[in-house]
Amino acid sequence: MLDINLIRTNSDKVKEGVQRKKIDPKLVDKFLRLDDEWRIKTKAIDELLAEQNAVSREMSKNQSQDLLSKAQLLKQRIGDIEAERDSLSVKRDDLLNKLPNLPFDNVPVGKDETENKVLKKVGEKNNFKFKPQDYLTLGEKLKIINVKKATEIAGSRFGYIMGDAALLEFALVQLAFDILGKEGFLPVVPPVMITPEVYKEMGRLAAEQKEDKYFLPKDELYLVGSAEHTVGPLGRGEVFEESSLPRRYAGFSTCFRREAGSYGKDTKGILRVHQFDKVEMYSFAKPEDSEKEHRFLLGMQEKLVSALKLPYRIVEICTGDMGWTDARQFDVETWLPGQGENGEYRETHSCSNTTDFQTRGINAKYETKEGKKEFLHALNATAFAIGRMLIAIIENYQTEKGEIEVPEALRDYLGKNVIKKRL
RNA sequence: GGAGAGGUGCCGGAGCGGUUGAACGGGCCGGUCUCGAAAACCGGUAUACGCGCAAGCGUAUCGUGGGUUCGAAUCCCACCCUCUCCGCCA
Repeated sequence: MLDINLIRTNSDKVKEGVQRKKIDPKLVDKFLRLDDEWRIKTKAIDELLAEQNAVSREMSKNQSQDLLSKAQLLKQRIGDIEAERDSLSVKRDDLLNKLPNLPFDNVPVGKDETENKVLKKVGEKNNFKFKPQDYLTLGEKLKIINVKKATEIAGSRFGYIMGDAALLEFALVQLAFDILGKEGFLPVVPPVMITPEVYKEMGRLAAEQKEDKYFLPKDELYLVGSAEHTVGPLGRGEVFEESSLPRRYAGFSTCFRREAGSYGKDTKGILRVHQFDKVEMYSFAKPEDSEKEHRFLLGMQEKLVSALKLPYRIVEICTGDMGWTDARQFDVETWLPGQGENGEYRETHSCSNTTDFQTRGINAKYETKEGKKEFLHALNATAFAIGRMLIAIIENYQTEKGEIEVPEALRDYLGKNVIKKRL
Protein backbone atom coordinates (compact mmCIF):
# COMPACT_ATOMS: atom_id res chain seq x y z
CA MET A 1 0.00 0.00 0.00
CA LEU A 2 0.95 3.60 -0.48
CA ASP A 3 2.16 5.78 2.37
CA ILE A 4 -0.88 7.67 3.66
CA ASN A 5 1.40 10.46 4.72
CA LEU A 6 2.73 10.85 1.20
CA ILE A 7 -0.81 11.10 -0.15
CA ARG A 8 -1.61 13.79 2.40
CA THR A 9 1.51 15.87 1.98
CA ASN A 10 2.26 15.37 -1.69
CA SER A 11 -1.00 14.50 -3.36
CA ASP A 12 0.07 16.02 -6.68
CA LYS A 13 2.93 13.59 -6.97
CA VAL A 14 0.64 10.70 -6.10
CA LYS A 15 -2.00 11.80 -8.60
CA GLU A 16 0.57 12.16 -11.31
CA GLY A 17 2.11 8.75 -10.59
CA VAL A 18 -1.22 7.01 -10.41
CA GLN A 19 -2.33 8.60 -13.65
CA ARG A 20 0.75 7.34 -15.43
CA LYS A 21 -0.35 3.89 -14.38
CA LYS A 22 -3.72 4.51 -15.98
CA ILE A 23 -5.55 4.88 -12.69
CA ASP A 24 -8.04 7.72 -12.24
CA PRO A 25 -6.29 10.43 -10.19
CA LYS A 26 -9.69 11.54 -8.85
CA LEU A 27 -9.44 8.57 -6.49
CA VAL A 28 -6.71 10.47 -4.68
CA ASP A 29 -9.00 13.43 -4.07
CA LYS A 30 -11.74 11.12 -2.91
CA PHE A 31 -9.31 9.51 -0.55
CA LEU A 32 -8.23 12.86 0.85
CA ARG A 33 -11.81 13.95 1.45
CA LEU A 34 -12.59 10.77 3.36
CA ASP A 35 -9.31 11.02 5.20
CA ASP A 36 -10.12 14.56 6.32
CA GLU A 37 -13.44 13.47 7.70
CA TRP A 38 -11.82 10.49 9.32
CA ARG A 39 -9.33 12.73 11.08
CA ILE A 40 -12.03 15.03 12.36
CA LYS A 41 -13.98 12.10 13.80
CA THR A 42 -10.86 10.53 15.21
CA LYS A 43 -9.91 13.69 17.00
CA ALA A 44 -13.40 14.04 18.45
CA ILE A 45 -13.36 10.43 19.63
CA ASP A 46 -9.95 10.76 21.21
CA GLU A 47 -11.04 13.82 23.12
CA LEU A 48 -14.22 12.17 24.36
CA LEU A 49 -12.28 9.08 25.36
CA ALA A 50 -9.86 11.23 27.31
CA GLU A 51 -12.82 12.74 29.12
CA GLN A 52 -14.31 9.34 29.74
CA ASN A 53 -11.03 8.06 31.14
CA ALA A 54 -10.92 11.00 33.50
CA VAL A 55 -14.46 10.37 34.71
CA SER A 56 -13.79 6.68 35.15
CA ARG A 57 -10.71 7.37 37.17
CA GLU A 58 -12.68 9.74 39.33
CA MET A 59 -15.34 7.08 39.84
CA SER A 60 -12.82 4.62 41.13
CA LYS A 61 -12.59 6.87 44.19
CA ASN A 62 -15.98 8.43 44.31
CA GLN A 63 -19.07 6.85 42.84
CA SER A 64 -21.67 9.53 42.56
CA GLN A 65 -24.85 9.40 40.50
CA ASP A 66 -23.70 12.60 38.84
CA LEU A 67 -20.52 11.04 37.54
CA LEU A 68 -22.34 7.94 36.45
CA SER A 69 -24.83 9.78 34.28
CA LYS A 70 -22.06 11.91 32.84
CA ALA A 71 -20.12 8.77 31.96
CA GLN A 72 -23.13 7.10 30.44
CA LEU A 73 -23.73 10.10 28.25
CA LEU A 74 -20.13 10.09 27.10
CA LYS A 75 -20.33 6.40 26.32
CA GLN A 76 -23.34 7.00 24.13
CA ARG A 77 -21.71 9.84 22.19
CA ILE A 78 -18.49 7.94 21.69
CA GLY A 79 -20.38 4.96 20.33
CA ASP A 80 -22.22 7.12 17.82
CA ILE A 81 -19.14 8.86 16.47
CA GLU A 82 -17.20 5.62 16.38
CA ALA A 83 -19.78 4.07 14.12
CA GLU A 84 -19.40 7.01 11.74
CA ARG A 85 -15.64 6.83 11.90
CA ASP A 86 -15.58 3.10 11.23
CA SER A 87 -17.67 3.43 8.13
CA LEU A 88 -15.37 6.20 6.87
CA SER A 89 -12.42 4.02 7.69
CA VAL A 90 -13.71 1.18 5.54
CA LYS A 91 -14.36 3.46 2.59
CA ARG A 92 -11.01 5.12 2.93
CA ASP A 93 -9.05 1.88 3.12
CA ASP A 94 -11.00 0.54 0.21
CA LEU A 95 -9.85 3.53 -1.80
CA LEU A 96 -6.27 3.07 -0.67
CA ASN A 97 -6.46 -0.47 -1.99
CA LYS A 98 -7.31 0.97 -5.40
CA LEU A 99 -4.07 2.94 -5.62
CA PRO A 100 -1.08 1.12 -7.12
CA ASN A 101 2.56 1.73 -6.36
CA LEU A 102 3.95 4.85 -8.04
CA PRO A 103 6.36 4.43 -10.93
CA PHE A 104 9.80 5.99 -10.67
CA ASP A 105 10.21 9.21 -12.63
CA ASN A 106 12.58 7.56 -15.08
CA VAL A 107 10.13 4.86 -16.15
CA PRO A 108 9.05 5.34 -19.76
CA VAL A 109 5.47 6.54 -19.97
CA GLY A 110 3.21 4.44 -22.14
CA LYS A 111 -0.27 3.01 -22.38
CA ASP A 112 0.42 -0.69 -22.91
CA GLU A 113 2.98 -3.32 -23.83
CA THR A 114 3.47 -1.81 -27.30
CA GLU A 115 5.30 1.06 -25.63
CA ASN A 116 7.75 -1.03 -23.66
CA LYS A 117 11.35 -0.25 -24.41
CA VAL A 118 13.78 -2.88 -25.63
CA LEU A 119 17.05 -2.26 -23.82
CA LYS A 120 19.22 -4.92 -25.41
CA LYS A 121 19.29 -8.19 -27.24
CA VAL A 122 21.65 -10.96 -26.24
CA GLY A 123 22.60 -14.31 -27.78
CA GLU A 124 22.67 -15.73 -31.25
CA LYS A 125 19.45 -17.09 -32.66
CA ASN A 126 19.76 -20.60 -33.98
CA ASN A 127 19.90 -20.50 -37.74
CA PHE A 128 17.75 -23.52 -38.47
CA LYS A 129 18.22 -25.22 -41.82
CA PHE A 130 14.63 -26.37 -41.60
CA LYS A 131 11.33 -24.81 -40.59
CA PRO A 132 11.34 -24.94 -36.78
CA GLN A 133 8.26 -26.46 -35.21
CA ASP A 134 6.34 -25.13 -32.25
CA TYR A 135 6.89 -26.73 -28.85
CA LEU A 136 3.41 -28.21 -28.67
CA THR A 137 3.67 -30.11 -31.91
CA LEU A 138 7.10 -31.36 -30.90
CA GLY A 139 6.08 -32.06 -27.32
CA GLU A 140 3.08 -34.09 -28.37
CA LYS A 141 5.07 -36.08 -30.89
CA LEU A 142 7.73 -36.81 -28.28
CA LYS A 143 5.00 -37.58 -25.76
CA ILE A 144 6.41 -35.19 -23.20
CA ILE A 145 3.48 -32.76 -23.19
CA ASN A 146 -0.15 -33.79 -23.13
CA VAL A 147 -2.67 -30.99 -23.15
CA LYS A 148 -5.62 -32.91 -24.53
CA LYS A 149 -5.69 -35.29 -21.62
CA ALA A 150 -5.22 -32.48 -19.13
CA THR A 151 -8.17 -30.61 -20.59
CA GLU A 152 -10.31 -33.69 -20.17
CA ILE A 153 -9.17 -34.14 -16.57
CA ALA A 154 -8.95 -30.56 -15.30
CA GLY A 155 -10.33 -28.29 -18.01
CA SER A 156 -8.70 -25.82 -20.34
CA ARG A 157 -5.32 -24.28 -19.58
CA PHE A 158 -3.79 -27.29 -17.94
CA GLY A 159 -1.10 -29.62 -19.14
CA TYR A 160 0.67 -32.84 -18.35
CA ILE A 161 4.44 -32.47 -18.35
CA MET A 162 5.77 -35.98 -18.84
CA GLY A 163 8.81 -38.15 -19.30
CA ASP A 164 11.97 -36.20 -20.09
CA ALA A 165 10.09 -32.92 -19.85
CA ALA A 166 9.22 -33.78 -16.27
CA LEU A 167 12.87 -34.58 -15.63
CA LEU A 168 13.84 -31.35 -17.35
CA GLU A 169 11.71 -29.49 -14.83
CA PHE A 170 13.74 -30.80 -11.93
CA ALA A 171 16.98 -30.23 -13.78
CA LEU A 172 15.98 -26.57 -14.23
CA VAL A 173 15.08 -26.27 -10.59
CA GLN A 174 18.40 -27.71 -9.54
CA LEU A 175 20.33 -25.49 -11.92
CA ALA A 176 18.52 -22.45 -10.56
CA PHE A 177 19.25 -23.38 -6.96
CA ASP A 178 22.88 -24.09 -7.79
CA ILE A 179 23.39 -20.73 -9.46
CA LEU A 180 21.42 -18.77 -6.87
CA GLY A 181 22.88 -20.67 -3.96
CA LYS A 182 26.34 -19.45 -4.92
CA GLU A 183 25.07 -15.87 -4.60
CA GLY A 184 23.71 -16.38 -1.12
CA PHE A 185 20.04 -16.83 -1.91
CA LEU A 186 18.30 -18.89 0.75
CA PRO A 187 16.37 -21.77 -0.83
CA VAL A 188 12.73 -21.85 0.28
CA VAL A 189 9.76 -24.07 -0.40
CA PRO A 190 6.93 -21.86 0.86
CA PRO A 191 3.25 -22.53 1.47
CA VAL A 192 1.14 -22.24 -1.68
CA MET A 193 -1.86 -21.05 0.25
CA ILE A 194 -2.18 -17.72 1.97
CA THR A 195 -4.72 -15.95 4.16
CA PRO A 196 -6.67 -13.01 2.70
CA GLU A 197 -5.17 -10.81 5.37
CA VAL A 198 -1.57 -11.39 4.39
CA TYR A 199 -2.38 -11.47 0.69
CA LYS A 200 -3.85 -8.03 0.99
CA GLU A 201 -0.83 -6.80 2.91
CA MET A 202 1.32 -7.98 0.03
CA GLY A 203 -0.67 -5.69 -2.25
CA ARG A 204 -2.06 -8.57 -4.24
CA LEU A 205 -5.76 -8.30 -3.55
CA ALA A 206 -6.45 -4.99 -5.20
CA ALA A 207 -9.63 -5.22 -7.24
CA GLU A 208 -7.62 -5.45 -10.43
CA GLN A 209 -5.68 -8.51 -9.28
CA LYS A 210 -8.17 -10.28 -7.10
CA GLU A 211 -9.98 -11.83 -10.05
CA ASP A 212 -6.87 -13.72 -11.03
CA LYS A 213 -6.63 -15.56 -7.73
CA TYR A 214 -8.08 -18.91 -6.74
CA PHE A 215 -9.95 -18.79 -3.44
CA LEU A 216 -10.97 -21.71 -1.23
CA PRO A 217 -14.04 -20.41 0.58
CA LYS A 218 -14.36 -23.30 2.98
CA ASP A 219 -10.94 -22.60 4.41
CA GLU A 220 -10.75 -18.91 3.56
CA LEU A 221 -7.44 -19.31 1.81
CA TYR A 222 -6.10 -18.17 -1.53
CA LEU A 223 -3.81 -20.21 -3.73
CA VAL A 224 -0.68 -18.21 -4.46
CA GLY A 225 0.13 -16.96 -7.93
CA SER A 226 3.84 -17.02 -7.18
CA ALA A 227 6.29 -18.02 -4.47
CA GLU A 228 6.75 -14.27 -4.08
CA HIS A 229 3.43 -14.10 -2.28
CA THR A 230 4.42 -16.32 0.61
CA VAL A 231 8.19 -15.82 0.56
CA GLY A 232 7.88 -12.06 1.05
CA PRO A 233 5.87 -12.51 4.26
CA LEU A 234 8.90 -14.20 5.79
CA GLY A 235 9.78 -10.61 6.61
CA ARG A 236 6.37 -9.89 8.11
CA GLY A 237 6.66 -7.99 11.38
CA GLU A 238 10.43 -8.42 11.35
CA VAL A 239 13.11 -5.85 11.97
CA PHE A 240 16.25 -6.84 10.10
CA GLU A 241 19.71 -5.80 11.08
CA GLU A 242 21.23 -3.45 8.58
CA SER A 243 24.29 -5.67 8.26
CA SER A 244 22.14 -8.60 7.12
CA LEU A 245 20.95 -6.76 4.01
CA PRO A 246 20.32 -7.38 1.23
CA ARG A 247 18.52 -10.55 2.23
CA ARG A 248 17.84 -12.88 -0.67
CA TYR A 249 15.52 -15.83 -1.02
CA ALA A 250 15.03 -18.34 -3.81
CA GLY A 251 11.56 -19.80 -3.53
CA PHE A 252 10.21 -22.76 -5.44
CA SER A 253 6.48 -23.19 -5.70
CA THR A 254 3.60 -24.14 -7.85
CA CYS A 255 1.77 -21.05 -9.06
CA PHE A 256 -1.96 -20.81 -9.58
CA ARG A 257 -3.59 -18.28 -11.83
CA ARG A 258 -7.17 -18.07 -12.98
CA GLU A 259 -6.11 -16.12 -16.05
CA ALA A 260 -9.31 -14.14 -15.80
CA GLY A 261 -9.28 -11.42 -18.39
CA SER A 262 -7.01 -13.28 -20.74
CA TYR A 263 -9.76 -15.21 -22.48
CA GLY A 264 -8.78 -16.08 -25.97
CA LYS A 265 -5.14 -15.14 -25.36
CA ASP A 266 -2.57 -17.90 -25.76
CA THR A 267 -5.23 -20.53 -25.39
CA LYS A 268 -3.16 -23.26 -26.90
CA GLY A 269 -0.63 -25.40 -25.10
CA ILE A 270 1.16 -24.62 -21.85
CA LEU A 271 2.33 -21.06 -22.41
CA ARG A 272 -0.48 -19.64 -20.30
CA VAL A 273 -1.90 -22.16 -17.86
CA HIS A 274 -3.68 -22.18 -14.53
CA GLN A 275 -0.90 -24.06 -12.82
CA PHE A 276 2.84 -24.02 -13.28
CA ASP A 277 5.99 -24.30 -11.22
CA LYS A 278 8.46 -21.52 -10.77
CA VAL A 279 11.66 -20.62 -8.98
CA GLU A 280 11.42 -17.05 -7.81
CA MET A 281 13.97 -14.65 -6.36
CA TYR A 282 12.92 -12.29 -3.60
CA SER A 283 15.10 -9.63 -1.95
CA PHE A 284 14.83 -7.21 0.91
CA ALA A 285 17.17 -4.26 0.54
CA LYS A 286 17.81 -0.88 2.07
CA PRO A 287 15.85 1.83 0.18
CA GLU A 288 19.00 3.48 -1.09
CA ASP A 289 20.23 0.15 -2.42
CA SER A 290 17.07 -1.10 -4.07
CA GLU A 291 17.89 0.11 -7.57
CA LYS A 292 21.24 -1.59 -7.32
CA GLU A 293 19.54 -4.75 -6.10
CA HIS A 294 17.08 -4.50 -8.97
CA ARG A 295 19.98 -4.50 -11.42
CA PHE A 296 21.55 -7.37 -9.57
CA LEU A 297 18.42 -9.48 -9.89
CA LEU A 298 18.18 -8.63 -13.55
CA GLY A 299 21.80 -9.71 -13.86
CA MET A 300 20.95 -13.01 -12.21
CA GLN A 301 18.18 -13.54 -14.72
CA GLU A 302 20.58 -12.96 -17.56
CA LYS A 303 22.99 -15.38 -15.96
CA LEU A 304 20.28 -18.02 -15.67
CA VAL A 305 19.03 -17.65 -19.24
CA SER A 306 22.57 -17.45 -20.54
CA ALA A 307 23.43 -20.66 -18.73
CA LEU A 308 20.97 -22.31 -21.09
CA LYS A 309 22.40 -20.40 -24.05
CA LEU A 310 19.01 -19.06 -25.02
CA PRO A 311 18.69 -15.83 -27.01
CA TYR A 312 16.78 -13.15 -25.14
CA ARG A 313 16.13 -9.48 -24.90
CA ILE A 314 15.66 -7.18 -21.95
CA VAL A 315 12.64 -4.94 -21.98
CA GLU A 316 11.82 -2.05 -19.72
CA ILE A 317 8.13 -2.05 -18.97
CA CYS A 318 6.32 1.23 -19.51
CA THR A 319 4.07 2.78 -16.87
CA GLY A 320 0.84 1.53 -18.44
CA ASP A 321 1.97 -2.08 -18.56
CA MET A 322 3.66 -2.31 -15.18
CA GLY A 323 2.64 -4.53 -12.33
CA TRP A 324 0.40 -3.14 -9.62
CA THR A 325 3.00 -3.24 -6.89
CA ASP A 326 5.93 -2.12 -9.04
CA ALA A 327 7.85 1.12 -9.15
CA ARG A 328 10.01 -0.20 -11.94
CA GLN A 329 9.92 -3.39 -13.95
CA PHE A 330 12.04 -5.21 -16.46
CA ASP A 331 11.11 -8.31 -18.39
CA VAL A 332 13.32 -10.90 -19.95
CA GLU A 333 11.82 -12.08 -23.18
CA THR A 334 13.23 -15.28 -24.52
CA TRP A 335 13.36 -16.10 -28.19
CA LEU A 336 10.85 -18.75 -29.22
CA PRO A 337 11.59 -19.76 -32.81
CA GLY A 338 8.46 -21.89 -33.14
CA GLN A 339 6.00 -19.11 -32.38
CA GLY A 340 4.32 -16.89 -34.94
CA GLU A 341 5.50 -16.82 -38.54
CA ASN A 342 9.22 -16.49 -37.89
CA GLY A 343 9.57 -16.81 -34.16
CA GLU A 344 8.82 -14.36 -31.37
CA TYR A 345 10.29 -13.01 -28.18
CA ARG A 346 7.98 -13.94 -25.33
CA GLU A 347 8.03 -12.95 -21.69
CA THR A 348 9.66 -15.64 -19.59
CA HIS A 349 10.86 -13.52 -16.68
CA SER A 350 9.91 -10.36 -14.91
CA CYS A 351 11.96 -8.35 -12.47
CA SER A 352 10.31 -5.83 -10.18
CA ASN A 353 11.25 -3.26 -7.63
CA THR A 354 8.22 -2.85 -5.38
CA THR A 355 9.99 -0.31 -3.13
CA ASP A 356 8.11 -0.09 0.18
CA PHE A 357 4.68 -0.91 -1.26
CA GLN A 358 4.69 -4.45 0.10
CA THR A 359 6.92 -3.94 3.13
CA ARG A 360 4.57 -1.29 4.46
CA GLY A 361 1.77 -3.83 4.25
CA ILE A 362 3.63 -6.66 5.95
CA ASN A 363 5.50 -4.30 8.26
CA ALA A 364 9.02 -5.36 7.30
CA LYS A 365 11.63 -2.97 8.59
CA TYR A 366 15.29 -2.66 9.27
CA GLU A 367 17.16 -0.80 11.95
CA THR A 368 19.61 1.85 10.83
CA LYS A 369 22.94 2.50 12.50
CA GLU A 370 21.28 5.43 14.28
CA GLY A 371 18.72 3.06 15.73
CA LYS A 372 15.85 4.22 13.54
CA LYS A 373 13.46 1.66 12.12
CA GLU A 374 12.48 2.12 8.50
CA PHE A 375 10.58 0.19 5.90
CA LEU A 376 12.67 -2.00 3.67
CA HIS A 377 12.40 -2.16 -0.07
CA ALA A 378 11.35 -5.48 -1.54
CA LEU A 379 12.08 -6.89 -4.99
CA ASN A 380 10.96 -9.95 -6.84
CA ALA A 381 12.23 -11.61 -9.97
CA THR A 382 11.64 -14.81 -11.85
CA ALA A 383 14.50 -17.29 -11.85
CA PHE A 384 12.86 -19.95 -14.00
CA ALA A 385 9.19 -20.20 -14.83
CA ILE A 386 9.41 -23.87 -15.66
CA GLY A 387 6.66 -24.17 -18.26
CA ARG A 388 7.92 -21.32 -20.34
CA MET A 389 11.53 -22.46 -20.04
CA LEU A 390 10.49 -25.88 -21.29
CA ILE A 391 8.93 -24.17 -24.27
CA ALA A 392 12.09 -22.18 -24.90
CA ILE A 393 14.33 -25.22 -24.62
CA ILE A 394 12.16 -27.39 -26.84
CA GLU A 395 11.90 -24.79 -29.57
CA ASN A 396 15.49 -23.56 -29.49
CA TYR A 397 17.11 -26.95 -29.15
CA GLN A 398 15.02 -28.90 -31.64
CA THR A 399 16.73 -30.88 -34.33
CA GLU A 400 15.63 -31.65 -37.86
CA LYS A 401 14.65 -35.13 -36.69
CA GLY A 402 12.22 -33.60 -34.21
CA GLU A 403 14.34 -34.48 -31.20
CA ILE A 404 15.52 -32.09 -28.51
CA GLU A 405 19.12 -31.53 -27.66
CA VAL A 406 19.61 -31.04 -23.94
CA PRO A 407 21.31 -27.73 -23.06
CA GLU A 408 24.81 -28.44 -21.78
CA ALA A 409 24.11 -26.95 -18.38
CA LEU A 410 21.35 -29.48 -17.81
CA ARG A 411 22.97 -32.62 -19.12
CA ASP A 412 24.52 -33.77 -15.87
CA TYR A 413 21.24 -33.29 -14.03
CA LEU A 414 19.28 -35.08 -16.71
CA GLY A 415 21.81 -37.79 -17.45
CA LYS A 416 21.31 -37.54 -21.18
CA ASN A 417 22.17 -35.33 -24.13
CA VAL A 418 19.14 -35.76 -26.33
CA ILE A 419 15.43 -36.16 -25.73
CA LYS A 420 13.94 -38.68 -28.10
CA LYS A 421 10.52 -40.13 -28.58
CA ARG A 422 9.53 -42.64 -25.96
CA LEU A 423 8.39 -45.99 -27.17
C1' G B 1 -12.17 -35.20 13.72
C1' G B 2 -12.66 -36.15 19.57
C1' A B 3 -10.79 -34.77 24.81
C1' G B 4 -7.90 -31.45 27.71
C1' A B 5 -4.35 -27.20 28.70
C1' G B 6 -2.88 -22.54 27.21
C1' G B 7 -1.97 -17.79 24.30
C1' U B 8 0.54 -11.10 28.47
C1' G B 9 6.22 -6.49 26.31
C1' C B 10 12.80 -8.70 23.05
C1' C B 11 12.50 -13.36 26.43
C1' G B 12 10.77 -15.76 31.03
C1' G B 13 6.78 -14.72 34.09
C1' A B 14 2.92 -12.08 37.57
C1' G B 15 -1.73 -9.86 37.40
C1' C B 16 -7.73 -12.24 37.04
C1' G B 17 -13.08 -5.53 37.08
C1' G B 18 -10.64 0.58 38.90
C1' U B 19 -4.18 5.90 37.87
C1' U B 20 -1.73 -1.49 34.64
C1' G B 21 1.72 0.31 28.90
C1' A B 22 1.35 -3.47 32.39
C1' A B 23 4.85 -6.16 39.02
C1' C B 24 9.34 -9.16 39.21
C1' G B 25 13.54 -11.47 36.74
C1' G B 26 16.59 -11.79 32.35
C1' G B 27 18.33 -9.49 27.94
C1' C B 28 19.69 -5.03 25.39
C1' C B 29 21.37 0.34 25.39
C1' G B 30 23.54 4.58 28.16
C1' G B 31 26.12 6.06 32.67
C1' U B 32 29.08 5.49 37.41
C1' C B 33 33.24 2.48 38.97
C1' U B 34 37.97 0.30 36.34
C1' C B 35 44.27 0.79 33.09
C1' G B 36 40.55 -2.22 30.59
C1' A B 37 36.87 -5.88 31.48
C1' A B 38 33.64 -8.59 34.81
C1' A B 39 30.69 -7.71 39.04
C1' A B 40 27.88 -4.02 41.49
C1' C B 41 24.94 0.30 41.28
C1' C B 42 21.93 4.24 38.61
C1' G B 43 18.99 5.46 34.35
C1' G B 44 16.69 4.06 29.81
C1' U B 45 14.43 0.23 26.74
C1' A B 46 7.12 -1.04 22.23
C1' U B 47 4.13 0.20 18.15
C1' A B 48 0.42 2.83 15.53
C1' C B 49 -2.68 6.93 15.02
C1' G B 50 -4.34 12.05 16.12
C1' C B 51 -3.09 17.27 17.56
C1' G B 52 1.40 20.44 17.56
C1' C B 53 6.86 24.13 14.14
C1' A B 54 8.71 21.61 18.32
C1' A B 55 9.19 20.04 23.29
C1' G B 56 5.18 17.44 24.16
C1' C B 57 0.10 16.06 24.91
C1' G B 58 -3.93 12.73 23.83
C1' U B 59 -5.88 7.92 22.12
C1' A B 60 -5.50 2.80 21.05
C1' U B 61 -2.94 -1.86 21.57
C1' C B 62 -2.04 -8.01 26.97
C1' G B 63 -3.89 -14.00 20.08
C1' U B 64 -8.19 -11.77 16.67
C1' G B 65 -13.10 -9.88 16.40
C1' G B 66 -17.57 -8.82 18.99
C1' G B 67 -20.30 -8.10 23.78
C1' U B 68 -21.24 -6.71 29.17
C1' U B 69 -19.65 -2.25 32.20
C1' C B 70 -19.00 4.53 33.94
C1' G B 71 -14.37 1.50 33.58
C1' A B 72 -11.72 -4.96 30.96
C1' A B 73 -5.27 -8.00 30.32
C1' U B 74 -9.02 -9.34 33.97
C1' C B 75 -16.17 -11.25 32.94
C1' C B 76 -19.21 -13.36 28.44
C1' C B 77 -19.46 -15.13 23.09
C1' A B 78 -17.21 -16.49 18.42
C1' C B 79 -12.95 -17.42 15.75
C1' C B 80 -7.55 -18.26 15.13
C1' C B 81 -3.10 -20.36 16.88
C1' U B 82 0.18 -23.43 20.13
C1' C B 83 0.90 -27.74 23.30
C1' U B 84 -0.63 -32.91 25.30
C1' C B 85 -3.56 -37.46 24.54
C1' C B 86 -6.74 -40.37 21.07
C1' G B 87 -8.26 -41.12 15.88
C1' C B 88 -6.88 -40.45 10.69
C1' C B 89 -2.93 -39.63 7.28
C1' A B 90 1.93 -38.60 2.91
